[in-house]
Formats: sequence, structure tokens, C-alpha cells
Amino acid sequence: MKIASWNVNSIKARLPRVTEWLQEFSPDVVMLQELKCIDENFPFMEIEDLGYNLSVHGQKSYNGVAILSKHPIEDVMIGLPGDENDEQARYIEATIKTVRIGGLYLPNGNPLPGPKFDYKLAWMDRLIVRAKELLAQEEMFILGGDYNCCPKDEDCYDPIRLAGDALMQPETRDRYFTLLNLGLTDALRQFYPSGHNYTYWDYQGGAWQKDNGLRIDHLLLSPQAADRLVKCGIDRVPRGKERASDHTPIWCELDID
DNA sequence: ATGGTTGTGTTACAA
Repeated sequence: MKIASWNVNSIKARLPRVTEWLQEFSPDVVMLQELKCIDENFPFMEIEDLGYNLSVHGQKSYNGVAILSKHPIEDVMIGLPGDENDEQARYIEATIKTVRIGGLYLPNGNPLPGPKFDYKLAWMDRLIVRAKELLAQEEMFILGGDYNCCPKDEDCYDPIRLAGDALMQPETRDRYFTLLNLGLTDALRQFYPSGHNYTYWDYQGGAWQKDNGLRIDHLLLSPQAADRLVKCGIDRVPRGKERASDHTPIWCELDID
């Protein structure tokens, strides 16, 4: 079963890129982030016509997450628990076959210090709580998406230049590594233990052409899912196309029916 | 070099 995550930076602007990629790559499950549209405006038909079921958690202009699946989507949970006043559409969780899938769009957190960075850290604390709850069930799960976190300096093309960015802060990294220390596995690093494996390139300054990227999209696996991990990779092809998202898909394959 | 790009939805804000 192929499971992917992609921050599309507007599903409406990206629909041609998304549909061609679904047909070429044929993932079983996809977590999408930054839909930038309300549920009613999501292009359901165009994606359902390709054989995908859909669960969408949209929002006007900003954020928005979805899960696509060739298999039935069950027990959908909208929103990350822990703050009833949080109205940003950044989390969706559902069960597909025997795997619990959590699709997330972690807050960017810039500028810092300030309320946006505080919100990011609080959101990460809530994600840690949710990860603990899922781990207690001792079943297969994946927490995937745009984490807006460069775990290490090697995950950034110029760590000096971006040292002040929220994606690089020790407080951000500490919380990311707390997730790993709970027992989650960074799927990509199982196959590419070190080096540059970027998933995001800024639109500005020819970042893509210069390979000035960041590794900020991650697939974190529960121990039961990691036991079935066959392969993981980053598909750079969509980033090089016309009208591309600034992110490109990350995917993994699990050995399950 | 205090800029640059893309998207939403109105011309400001987020990334």
C-alpha cells in the first residue's frame, strides 16, 4: 500500500498537477495540505472520477487538509484534540484498511517571537498528546504532512541564513524529536540516513533551480507500521512542472494487503 | 541587495 503526503498550496490552482500525479503515481492513500478552500468548493468530482474516496476538512483562504483513498475511509476525526477554540483546519484523521492515517499541516510559526510561534509550539504539544494516545492502541498508524520543521541543519540548504526561522528553532526541533523519542519512525531516514532530501523549495529567488530546499514534510510511523515499511521516497517530479506547488510529494510503501 | 514569488480575494496577508 502506497501512502503519500503533499502540500499542494491551493487545490484549485493545483488541480491539473494533482490529477496527473494521481494517475501517474497511483498512490492508495494521499494526505493533502493547504487546500485553501472551503469544503463546498473542493473539486470532489475531478478526484472521485480517478477512483478516490475523499474526506475533506477545508477552510476559506488558508489551511485545509484532506485524505484521499482508493479504499473506504472510516472513522473520520476532524481537528486536532486539545483546544476547542482552535478554528484552523490543520488536522484530519481516519482509518483506511488497518492503518490509522493522521494528515497534518503544522503551523508555520513565523514571525518569532510572538503569538504565531506560541501557537505553533502549543499545536505541537497537542500533537504529542495525540501521538501518545494512538501509541497506547499499539496499532499501525502514520502521522504525515507538512511539519514546518527542519529536524537538523542538514535538512536546510543554508542553516545560517535561516537560523532565525521558526522552522529551525530548538523549541520546534525539541518537540519533533519528542515525537520520535516516543517511538515513532521518520520513514525517509530509514532509507536515506543523512544528507539533503528536500521536500520544499521557495518560489522566490530561483530556489528550485539552485536546489535551495528544506526537508519539512515527514511521514512518522508507529512501531507496528514501521515493521511493515518497505520503501520511502520523495518524488521531485511535480516540483519541476509548470504552475507547481512549492512542496513536492513524500511517499512510503507498507507491506499490507 | 532590507529585495524576491505565489495564492486568495481584494489590494493585505500568509507562506
